[in-house]
Amino acid sequence: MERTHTCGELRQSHTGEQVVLMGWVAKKRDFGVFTFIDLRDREGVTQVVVSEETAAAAHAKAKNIRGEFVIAVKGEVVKRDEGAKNAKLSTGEIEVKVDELLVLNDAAVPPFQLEVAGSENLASEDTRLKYRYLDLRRPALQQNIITRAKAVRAIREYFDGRGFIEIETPILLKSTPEGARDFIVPSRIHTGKFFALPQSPQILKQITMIAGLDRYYQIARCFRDEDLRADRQPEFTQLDMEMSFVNREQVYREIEGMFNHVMRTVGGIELPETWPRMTYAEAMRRYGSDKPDLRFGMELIDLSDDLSDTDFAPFAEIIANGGEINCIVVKGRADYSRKQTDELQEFVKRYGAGALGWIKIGDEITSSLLKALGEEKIKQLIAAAEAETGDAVLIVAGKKSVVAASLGALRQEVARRENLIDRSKYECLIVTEFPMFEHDEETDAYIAAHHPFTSPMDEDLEMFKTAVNDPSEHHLLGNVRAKAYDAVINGYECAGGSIRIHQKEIQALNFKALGLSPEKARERFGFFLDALEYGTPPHGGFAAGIERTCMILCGTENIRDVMAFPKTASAQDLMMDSPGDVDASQLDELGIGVVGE
RNA sequence: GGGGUCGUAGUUCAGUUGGUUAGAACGCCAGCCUGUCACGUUGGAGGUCGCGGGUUCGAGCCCCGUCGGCCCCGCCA
Repeated sequence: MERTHTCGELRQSHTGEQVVLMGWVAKKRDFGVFTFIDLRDREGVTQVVVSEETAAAAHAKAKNIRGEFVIAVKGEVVKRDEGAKNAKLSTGEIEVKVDELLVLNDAAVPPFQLEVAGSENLASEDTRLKYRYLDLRRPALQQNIITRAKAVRAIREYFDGRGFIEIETPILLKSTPEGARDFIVPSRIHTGKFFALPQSPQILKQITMIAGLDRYYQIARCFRDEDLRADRQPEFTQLDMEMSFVNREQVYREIEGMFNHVMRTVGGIELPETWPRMTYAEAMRRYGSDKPDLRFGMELIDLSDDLSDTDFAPFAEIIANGGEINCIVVKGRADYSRKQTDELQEFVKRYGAGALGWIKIGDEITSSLLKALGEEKIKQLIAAAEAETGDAVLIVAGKKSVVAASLGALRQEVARRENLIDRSKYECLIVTEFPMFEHDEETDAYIAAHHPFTSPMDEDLEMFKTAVNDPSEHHLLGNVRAKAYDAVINGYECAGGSIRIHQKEIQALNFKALGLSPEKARERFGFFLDALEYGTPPHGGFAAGIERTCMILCGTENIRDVMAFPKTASAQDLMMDSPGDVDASQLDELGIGVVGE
C-alpha cells in the first residue's frame, strides 16, 4: 500500500477518488457498528469512517486501535452531508470511507494527552520535554518548527539573491577568555589542550573579509555557557553576515532587507522599507531600554529639574550625586490599590530601585510622596508629567542606570498588565550609536560594550585617542560612541552588529583601552592581529537571532517553542538526560580527572 | 550565586481551622450505542500528596532541609 495523499489535502474536489492515507490516530469515536478515526500527519487531520457493514475486517481492527497508533487506510473520498461537515477542519467537507485498514504500529498509552481542549490544560513542560517526540506531534509545535524552516530558507533566499556566499566556519575553535563563558572541548591528540565552541564566528567572519570573500553569510550555531532565560539557550542559531567596503547605512539596508523579506514571506507581515532609527542615548532616555517595545507609548519623563530645589533628603541626595528622578504615567489607573502599587514596587526593586513613588489623580490627589514633597510640588510634578485626572504616576529615583533599568522594565510590565500591547502590531527600529565601552564598577575598568573589534564613531575618534593616551582623561572612554547598532522588533533584540576596526593602529588603541597589554593581545588574538596587517578592507556586518525572530513570527514568548530539542532553564535535556557522565576510560584517554565536590 | 512561584491519580486541577476511607474532569480498562468530530452512556481500575526530617494524639495542610519545573536579578564581549 502506498500513500496517495497527506491528511491535510483532501477536499470536496477529491470526491469519489480512491486514496490511501497514513498517519497517527489523533482520536477515535466508536459507535458500535461504525467508528470514526481522526487521522493526523504533519499536514493536518482527516476524518475516516470504518463501517462494520461495508468493511467488517477493517472495523474489527479498528476496535483495538488507540490514540497514537500508526495506521494506513485505503478507501473512497466521500462528500459529507451538509449537517455533518466540520468547519474546524480544512478537510472537514469530506471523509474517507475505509475499505482496508492496516495497523502499521501500535503505541503505548501516551504519558500525556496531546490534544486537549484549550492549550492551558497542556501537561506541564517538564513532562512534555521528557517526551519531546510526543510534544512535537502537536500541530501547534509542528507549525513553529515548520515556520522556523521557512524563515531559514527565506534568509538564504535573501542573501543568495544579494550576492552573498554561505561559508561554514569551524565549531572547534580556540578559547578567547572574554565575553561569555566558553564550552570547552578536550583534545585527545593534544592532551591537556582544549578547543572552545564558538560564542559567535565573529573573528572568522572578519577574516573572510580580509581574505577578500567580500560578502559572507552563515546560519551559525553558537554556544554560550551562561544562565538561561525565556529567550536564551546555551546553544542557539544566528544568521551571521559580513560585508566589505560598506558604511553603517549600507548594513542597515541589509538588516531591513533581510527582516522585511523574512517577515513578509513567512509571516505575511509588512514592515517599513526603511526602519526608524534611534540613537542609544535617545532610546535610554525615552524608554529606559536599548531595545524598546514601540507597540505602546508610556515614555519615561524626567522630573529631575522639577525636583532640583527639593528639601526631601533622599531626592536631594540623588540629584546631588548625578542621579535622576523619572516617572511613567499609567492612563486611567488612579484606582491602583495599595496592594497593586506594592507589587509594582517589589517589581522595580529587582532592578535596584530603592522604592516606587506614586501619585494617584482620583477625585482627590493621593501620593506616597505627599508628606515629603507637599501638595504644591506634587501638582507641579503632575503638570510636568502631563498626567490627567484618572491617571497614576509611578516614580523612581536613583542612579541613572538604575532608573532606566527599573522604570524601563516597569513600563513593559505595566503595559502587559494593562493589556496595552496590540499583538497584531509589529514595531521595528534600528538603535544606533551604542557606547563603545561599559564601565565595570567592581574593577573600575572599561570593557567592550559590543566586542573588542568594534569601530569607534569618527566624530569620537579624537576623544578616544585622548582617553586612551592620557590617563587623567581615561573616564572619557565612557563617552565614546561606537559604530554599533541593534535591530529591535517588538522589544526583542533581533540582531546586532557593527562596523569593525580595519586599521591595526586603532585596534591596538582599543586593546590598550580595554587594559590588554600588547603581549596579552598577541597571546589571545595574535593570528587576527597578523591578519589585520595584510590589507584589511573596511568592513562590517551583523548577526541576527534565529530563535528570537521565529518567536516573533510564531507569536510565542518562549524560545523552547521554536527549537526542536531545547534544554531546560537549568541547561539539561530531559529527553536524553544530558549532560551525563562519561566512562573513566574516556577521561583517561584525554588526560582529564574530575575533581570531586 | 540570589529572589519569586509551582510540585496531590497517567494528565490538568480541587482539597475548608491540622481530624473518619484524599476528590473532580480528561485519559486508561470492560460493556452498550447508526453520524460523531470535546460523541453519548453504564461500570471499573488507578495515589510513596516530589523527597528527607521535625512539631503533634493526629500532617496533603504547620516548621526545617533538600530535589525538580518555570519566571526574574546577577551573568549573557
